[in-house]
Amino acid sequence: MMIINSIFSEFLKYSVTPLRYKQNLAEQTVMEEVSQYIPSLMAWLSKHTCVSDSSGRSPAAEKKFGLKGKIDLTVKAQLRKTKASREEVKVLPLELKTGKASFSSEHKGQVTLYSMMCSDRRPDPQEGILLYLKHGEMETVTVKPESKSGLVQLRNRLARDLSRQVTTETDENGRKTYFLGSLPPPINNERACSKCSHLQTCSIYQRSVEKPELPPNHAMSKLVPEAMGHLDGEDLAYFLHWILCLDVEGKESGRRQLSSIWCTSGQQREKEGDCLSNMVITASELGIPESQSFNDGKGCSLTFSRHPSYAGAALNTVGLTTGDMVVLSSEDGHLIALATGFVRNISATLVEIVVDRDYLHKTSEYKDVKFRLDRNDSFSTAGYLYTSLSKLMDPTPQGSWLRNLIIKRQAPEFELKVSKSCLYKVKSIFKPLNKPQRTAILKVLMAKDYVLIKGFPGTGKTSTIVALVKILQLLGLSVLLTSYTHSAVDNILLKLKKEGVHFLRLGRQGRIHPSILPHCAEILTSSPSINSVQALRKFYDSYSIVATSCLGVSNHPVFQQRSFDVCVVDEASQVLQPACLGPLFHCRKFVLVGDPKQLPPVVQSKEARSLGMDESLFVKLDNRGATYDLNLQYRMNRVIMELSNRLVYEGQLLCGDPSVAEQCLQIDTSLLSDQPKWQKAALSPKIQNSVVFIDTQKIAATEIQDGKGLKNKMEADIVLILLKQLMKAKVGGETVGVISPYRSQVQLLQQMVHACLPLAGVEVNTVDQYQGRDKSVIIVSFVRTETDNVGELLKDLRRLNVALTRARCKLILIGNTVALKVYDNLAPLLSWLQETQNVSFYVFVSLLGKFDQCKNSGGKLRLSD
DNA sequence: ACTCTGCTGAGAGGA
Repeated sequence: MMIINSIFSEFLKYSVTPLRYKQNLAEQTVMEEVSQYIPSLMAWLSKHTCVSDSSGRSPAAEKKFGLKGKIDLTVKAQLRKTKASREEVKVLPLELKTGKASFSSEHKGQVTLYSMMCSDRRPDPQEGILLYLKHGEMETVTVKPESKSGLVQLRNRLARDLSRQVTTETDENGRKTYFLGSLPPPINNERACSKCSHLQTCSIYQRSVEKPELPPNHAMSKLVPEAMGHLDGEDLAYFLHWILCLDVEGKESGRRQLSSIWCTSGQQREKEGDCLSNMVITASELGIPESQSFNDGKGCSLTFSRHPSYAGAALNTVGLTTGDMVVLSSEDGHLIALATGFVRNISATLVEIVVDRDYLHKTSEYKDVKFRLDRNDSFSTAGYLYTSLSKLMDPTPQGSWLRNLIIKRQAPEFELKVSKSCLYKVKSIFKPLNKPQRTAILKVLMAKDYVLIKGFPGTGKTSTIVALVKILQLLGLSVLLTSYTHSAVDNILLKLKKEGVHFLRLGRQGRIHPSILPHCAEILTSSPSINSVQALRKFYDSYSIVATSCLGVSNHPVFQQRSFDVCVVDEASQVLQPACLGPLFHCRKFVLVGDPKQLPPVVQSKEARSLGMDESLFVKLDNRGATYDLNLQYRMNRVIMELSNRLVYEGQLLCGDPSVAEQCLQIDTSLLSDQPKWQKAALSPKIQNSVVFIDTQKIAATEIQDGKGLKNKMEADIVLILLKQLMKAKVGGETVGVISPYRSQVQLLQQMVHACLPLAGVEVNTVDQYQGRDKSVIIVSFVRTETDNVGELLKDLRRLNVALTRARCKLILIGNTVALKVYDNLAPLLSWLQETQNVSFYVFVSLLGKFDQCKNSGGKLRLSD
């Protein structure tokens, strides 16, 4: 059965309903196409096989030659070379082809590679079988040593060329300039190249980077100008700029490769937090729903524990967490990349992963095998980003519309007014909105191209999007709702759900909020009533609102078939420009929502940042007459708001409501007896004391390098004293947040809070994680005390802005003013706080001389006045 | 000089 199943799964690639939908195939065509292969297949089976269930296991990757691929089928074959020679039995790779028998060198080469892969786990078969199912032709491909070395050499050459994509030149001042590297000269084959899907990109690259010297009459001399005739110099410059950014980021951030699995031991990789070593399988289970997005089978999960002989760290402290992608291999290096999957559950002693291969369910074969689970980061979104850039260059109306708006920065157009009947329809949704929110929505209705909605902190971005989506739906317009993160998408959807709006959510189930799962496409389409292309199309078309992540747009079949009236991108100022393009290919106008004064897209390498890679599409399109500010905020009281108005918003931020402006910390100070003065000041409920800075410059609160991170124990102690006081004075723990720019400090604080105030509900997190959220009370621990070796992190005004705009009533800042003055952004803030301390809200608390007292009390911190 | 979310992929064929 295994053999037959494997063979039929080959056909399944064509018969899976979503795929047919994606390729817009009629049901019958597919069935006819599939059924024509069945007779020759059955004939072949009866002639050559006695059906027995061999394991059917085929390697996914190979160690000796560094190959990776999936073999259709391995068969145990009895071979009789000549009449004289004895029968030989060996396991061979079998490659199925549904087309006409060509026995082309490509096909033979593929079998050669598979045979090489087999040789890593079994005796080298040195041959393989090609089976063409159209007429049932079969041929044994004999693998010659020279074709092996030929293929490996070819691969190595290509790998070398691709690894030199970026070249650098360093000038006398040590400044680096990056250049795109060139590839080997193009082949001269008009027939192949004219139909190649990469012709356009290849042409741009040849024209702008490689500039090969071609002989006269070379196919490319004609094809290149044809392929890029619709592009001008500006288009090319944009394209090349972003390709360079992506290349530099890839090079400098040092992407981890799969090869590290066979170059580094499991225990070594575990130290780096990227691997669980010495694992054994303890259980397996079939029928795992989460596997659906990548598995045609029933979905298999495997549970591992440590091998009894190995006393490693608790599994959930190593660094792998739920949802991480992993590769499964054996410790001895015999089974490389046996399967890939993701972590479903992880505890101190057990880890459960969902794998892409159902046959691993039969775990008896592996009972003596020690496994390792490596984080699978080798895959990156880069491929998708390159594709989006190339799509932007396409000679399509959509491509040229987007190029005009984005690259040429053509002014977006608007209708002059919104019709009366339209206004009447949306009246009730408009009612609870404030003026800037209404203006922004009206502009979206009038826009022909795009609108940017700049949502300052606490100004009701989500409510505005919710209202906008409802209005668009009411007007009969379809909406593609996206954001960079799944959590931001679900944030909006949770509100829409509450209002009874009908929508469809696409994306991996593991990433989707539990209460949104019932709206998830995979779950809804699994209903037995959706069993044909028509039913599936009807299902997808019945939703006017479709929501997913920006990158989730890339591969879903819906987007090959559908276009939307309006696309909304939330968090748009945090989305990499090429990633933001994805959803825009599928809409007639778009709305970007964000705030460029808050955090920019994550770019790992400083080099790529210096090229401008962190410029979001939001920033690129800002100031083109289509930006509308939401400036009425409902979060911070006037004192806290004033701080970020000084720092970044230049007075534009206004309180949306007088009660917001005057809100103060609700604290029962009568419960706090003989408090030192600095604590009294820090926790004062008076509005003029809403922002407090606790300066640690006079006490020994020094930053500590902790592996890759930074932490500051003394600052953490001060945070904890304040938290305890707050809890004592009946301030709800869930209304209090602690923020630090540094992960290590966050971890330290989390441990301490967990130990001392386990049930209080105080949330400790990084600045980055707190974006988009707020708490009544926020305590910020700045950590840094050194004045040299200043870090990148605090240099970013946007990160500081986020830290300062999370608090509603009380913002307590803890840091060393001498060290923090080194930062250009912080210096004016600090001096302003110091200057105005008498007139407004800066409370300067000196802890001079208190450190000795701490030491005397046996290491226990006891800060008194 | 430390901040972090995305994405399964490999191969299906047609001259």
